[in-house]
Amino acid sequence: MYNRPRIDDVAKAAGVSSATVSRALSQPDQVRQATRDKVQRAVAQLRYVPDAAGRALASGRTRTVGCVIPTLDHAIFARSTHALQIALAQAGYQLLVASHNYDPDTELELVRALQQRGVDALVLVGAEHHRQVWKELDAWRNPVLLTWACDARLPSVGFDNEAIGALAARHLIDLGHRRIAMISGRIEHNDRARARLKGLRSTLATAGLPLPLDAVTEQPLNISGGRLGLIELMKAKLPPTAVLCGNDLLATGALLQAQRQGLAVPQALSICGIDNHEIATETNPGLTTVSLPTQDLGRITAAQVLAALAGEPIARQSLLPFELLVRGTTAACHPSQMNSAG
Amino acid sequence: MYNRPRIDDVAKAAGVSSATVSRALSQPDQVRQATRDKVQRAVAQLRYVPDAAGRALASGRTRTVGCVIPTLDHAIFARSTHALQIALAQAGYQLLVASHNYDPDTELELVRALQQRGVDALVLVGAEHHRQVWKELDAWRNPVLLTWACDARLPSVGFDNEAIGALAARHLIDLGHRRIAMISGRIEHNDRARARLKGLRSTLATAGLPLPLDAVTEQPLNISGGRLGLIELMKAKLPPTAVLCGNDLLATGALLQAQRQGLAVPQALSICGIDNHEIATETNPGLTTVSLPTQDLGRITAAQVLAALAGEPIARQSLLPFELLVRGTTAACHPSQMNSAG
DNA sequence: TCAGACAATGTAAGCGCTTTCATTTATTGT
DNA sequence: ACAATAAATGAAAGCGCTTACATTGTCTGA
Repeated sequence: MYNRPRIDDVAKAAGVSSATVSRALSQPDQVRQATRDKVQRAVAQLRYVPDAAGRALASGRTRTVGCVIPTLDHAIFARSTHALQIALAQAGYQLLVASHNYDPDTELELVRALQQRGVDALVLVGAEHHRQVWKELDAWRNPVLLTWACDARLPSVGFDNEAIGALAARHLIDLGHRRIAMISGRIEHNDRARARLKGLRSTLATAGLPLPLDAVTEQPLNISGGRLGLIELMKAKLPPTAVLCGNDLLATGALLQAQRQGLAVPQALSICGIDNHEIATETNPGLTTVSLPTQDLGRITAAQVLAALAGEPIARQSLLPFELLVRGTTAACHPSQMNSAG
Repeated sequence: MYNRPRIDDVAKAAGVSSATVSRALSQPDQVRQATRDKVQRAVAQLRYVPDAAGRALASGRTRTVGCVIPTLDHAIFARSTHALQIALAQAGYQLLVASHNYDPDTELELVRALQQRGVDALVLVGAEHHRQVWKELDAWRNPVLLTWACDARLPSVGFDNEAIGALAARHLIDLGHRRIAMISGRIEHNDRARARLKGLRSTLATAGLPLPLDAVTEQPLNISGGRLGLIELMKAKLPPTAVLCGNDLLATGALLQAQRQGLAVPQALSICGIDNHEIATETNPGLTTVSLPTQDLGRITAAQVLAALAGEPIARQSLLPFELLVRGTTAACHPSQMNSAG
C-alpha cells in the first residue's frame, strides 16, 4: 500500500519548508524561480495533489461554486450550466450542480447543503425563492448571483422575460392575429414563466386584444405539455389562430399535436416558441422562436462570479439581448381563420 | 456582523463538551436521550451548521460523490444523474457532477479534480477511459463504479449494449428487412455506441445478412446528427429499408429527415431508436425503440455506491433489463421495397 | 564595503471538526 | 448495598493545509 504524499513530504523532497511549498503552489510570484522549480520537481515526482479539505479549512475558501437549477431534464439549463462550469473550471473553480424540480422546499435544502459544504459563491435561477432562502442568503457573506431573471435584491445575469413575451406577442399581432393564446409553464414557482405571460398579456392589452381565461394554459415544460396545452386551447368556442409557447419544447409539442389533429401549421395555426433550443431548427416546419443566448448566460455569469470572488465590483443587473427568429411556424393570419380555426 | 457558530459554542450553550456535540450529531445512538435533546436545542437556537471542511479533514470523508458524465445536453444522462443525486441526497451525500463532452483528456482532468476535492466515491459512464484514468483509479482506495456499460475491472451498473443492438436488429430482421443500416454515435470514445453497433453486426451476420461499409454512419448524438445520418445512408446505391439509430435523438432526426424527403415511415422506411427518451412518444408516428430504465440506473447506482461506502460487498456487475417498444416507425418490409427504397 | 531596504524563506499557530483514550456515571447481579 | 460491568461523557491530540510573523538572504547606493 501507498499513502498519498503530504505537503511535508514535498517540502522534504524539495529541501524547503512546507510554507514555501504552499506558496510555490498558490502564489508562485512570491517564490524565487529556482525554488519554484525544485518544488515543481518534487511535486511531479511524488505526484503530490493538495488535499482540498486541509486547504479549505486553513484558507476558509473551497474554490467551489454552487449552482441550484430547477431541472437538468432539458437542454436549456444544461447548456448554460455547462458553459458556466467550463468557464469556472478555467479559473480553477469547481462547479457543484444540484436540481430541485421546481420545488421551493427542495431548493431551500439544496441552498443549505451547498452553504454547509462551504461553497465560495452561489448561483441561483430566477428571482422567486422560498422566503427562508432570501433570509439565509441575506445573512450569508459570500457572492450570490441570480440568473435567467433579474431582481434588484441581488446581482443578476438574465433576460427581461416580460420583454421576451412582448416581442413574441408583437410578432403575432403584426401578422394580423387577433385570437392569440399561450401555453405557459406552470407559473406558480416560476417567475420566468410568469413574466413571459405578463409580457404577452400587456402587449395584447395595449393592442386592444383580449386574453380570455381559456386562452392560457399551464403545462409541464416538455413536449407532452405542449401537446396537452394545444388540446386544451383548441377546446375554446373560438380557438386561437396563434399560440405563444413558454419554451421550444412546449412549442414542439403544440406543433406535433396540431399536425396530429390535421391542423396545418402555419396556415391554420401559428406557433411561436422561446429559447431557440436545438429542436427548433429540426421540426417540420422550423420553429419560429425568440432566441436566447444561453451559452453566453453561463459564460457571463461565470465572469461575474469570478469578479465578485476577487472582490471586484460587479454590475447589479446584466440584461442579455435576445431576438426573434422567424422560421416556418408563424404566418399572416388568413381571413378565413378569423371566425373558426378548429 | 455575526459569526457562524462553532461546535464549541454549541457545546457551551448545551453545557456539554464538543465531543458530545459531535457525537450527538453524527452518532446519536451513542448519546443519552436527555443529552441529545440539550444539544439539539442549542443547535437549533444557534442555527449551528457543521463546517464541511473541518469535518472532512478530521474524519477523512467528505460525504460527497463525484459523477463524471459525457454530456448534460440531452435528457438521457440528465435523468439517470438526477435519480442518482436524489438517492444519494437522501443518505446525506452530495453529488458532484461534471461533464467532458466525450473528450478523454477532459475526463482525466475531471477525475483528478474530483479526487483532489476528496470525493468519497466516483461514478463514471462507460467502460472506455483514458489509460491514465484506469491507472489512477487503480491506485485510489475509494469506491469507483461504472455505469451504462459493464466491465470486469470495476463494479458496474449498466446495460448489455451489445444485446440492445441485437434486440433491435432481431426486430428489424423479423419484420423481413434485409437491408438494414445504422446511424450510430461516434464510436471512437464511446464503448456504448460501439457495443450497440457490434450487436447489430453480429445479429445480421448470424442471419446471413450483409452490413456494407456505407450502411453505417457515425454522427453527433442529437437530432441534427440523425438528419445528417439519414441523408448519408440514402446515398447508397441500394439504400436500406430499415435504420437502427444509436439513440432516440438520432432516430427522431432520421424520422424528421425522412418525412422532409417524402419518405413514408414506416411504409418506405423503418426506424428504430434506443432509450425510450421522452421524445419517442411524441413523434408522429411514435418511435419504436429499446426502452432503457435510466431512472433505475441512477437509483441502483446510488444504492451500490452507498453500500460500497458502508463497506458492504457489492455485486461486480449489475445488468439492467430492457425491452423493445414497438410503436409506429417500424413495419414489415414491403416487397416493393426490396429493390429500391429511395 | 556596509548599512538599509526589500525579497525570500522558515517557524509555528491555528482553521473546525472527529476520535482515541481516560474518566465519570449508570446499570446489573448477588 | 456493593462490586463488577457497561454506558456516557470529557480531555486532548491531531487531520493537512495556509498565513502572520520572524528570520535570513540579496541587492542597492553612498
